[in-house]
Amino acid sequence: MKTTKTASSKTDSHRWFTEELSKHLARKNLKQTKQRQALIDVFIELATHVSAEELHIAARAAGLDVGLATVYRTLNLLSDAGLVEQKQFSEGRFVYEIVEPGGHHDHLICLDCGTVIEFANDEIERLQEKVAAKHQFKLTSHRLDLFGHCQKVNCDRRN
Amino acid sequence: MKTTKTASSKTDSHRWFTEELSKHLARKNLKQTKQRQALIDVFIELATHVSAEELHIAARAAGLDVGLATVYRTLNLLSDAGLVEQKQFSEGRFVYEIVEPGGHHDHLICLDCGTVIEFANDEIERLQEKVAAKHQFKLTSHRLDLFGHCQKVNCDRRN
DNA sequence: GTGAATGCAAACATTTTGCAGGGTG
DNA sequence: CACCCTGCAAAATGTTTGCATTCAC
Repeated sequence: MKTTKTASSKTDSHRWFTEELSKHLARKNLKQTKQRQALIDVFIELATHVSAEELHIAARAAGLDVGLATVYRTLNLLSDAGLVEQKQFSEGRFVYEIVEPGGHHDHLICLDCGTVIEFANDEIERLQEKVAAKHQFKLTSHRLDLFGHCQKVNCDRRN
Repeated sequence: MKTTKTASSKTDSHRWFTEELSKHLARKNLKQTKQRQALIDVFIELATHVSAEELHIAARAAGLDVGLATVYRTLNLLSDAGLVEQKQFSEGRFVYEIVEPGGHHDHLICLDCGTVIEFANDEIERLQEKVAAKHQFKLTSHRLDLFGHCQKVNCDRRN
């Protein structure tokens, strides 16, 4: 019975996240519900790139009785609030990722075992701006995913 | 009535594409059919990023009686053959793009009017390799999409 | 108490698949 | 003439929506 998700063990970023959400809800006259709070707790504990279904399963495993529709609605809410980002690494389904206060990063994805490594590279970002400028674009965001094969000994070459 | 799609007006790249496909079909013991050939002709004439449904509509407009399932099957075939690439610019549907003999390129996408500009930047590619190497990855491919706003006078800020 | 949130099931959109008939090599 | 390809409709997948009920403020 996971008991770590309730109160005292909240990290700073967990607390920050919860506060940001509260602000957003207040701003939009939306309501703080048990499901929303709990889903976020579970999400933050998973602490990775999570699909709606995975979050649903994890939530139910944690004893929360929540429907898949609510998971989607909550993820969309968090997306609107700018607290999570919708990504797509493999075809046909989205994964969601918590937006950390500080920074943006890109992804390095192993095609064999599915491992996702996050990285940031200022030099690449600078070059992107240069490209955009050359075409008279004002950049708002970008997506850079590198696909390849990791060299981990336990990388499973199936999947 | 589009009459340009039939014979003499084939470009070099059109011809190259058709030949590559023939090779692939022969290699795999697959068959050359009217639909496949015609779909490719239509695809190449569109000459842009095309969704399965758009290609289907264009094909029917060109007088070809083809089912949507065949369009998908053909696009997947071309994908396997390495002649087209499946991309995803907006959520929920794929677009397909012809792979030109020479080169890879990335995309600059206007969020207002949907314009897609292709670009290539060796320096960025080199940095990507460097990032991958640092994490002991062997890179096979990547995806770089820059999103922003173009400054065209006729860019429609709706959509 | 009013309006928003939930759970369920039905609706949706896109892509895939099973099957019987037709065409290619 | 074997086997691939096609068209159609049904299935599969992932996400959204309508509705009656429940719950937060």
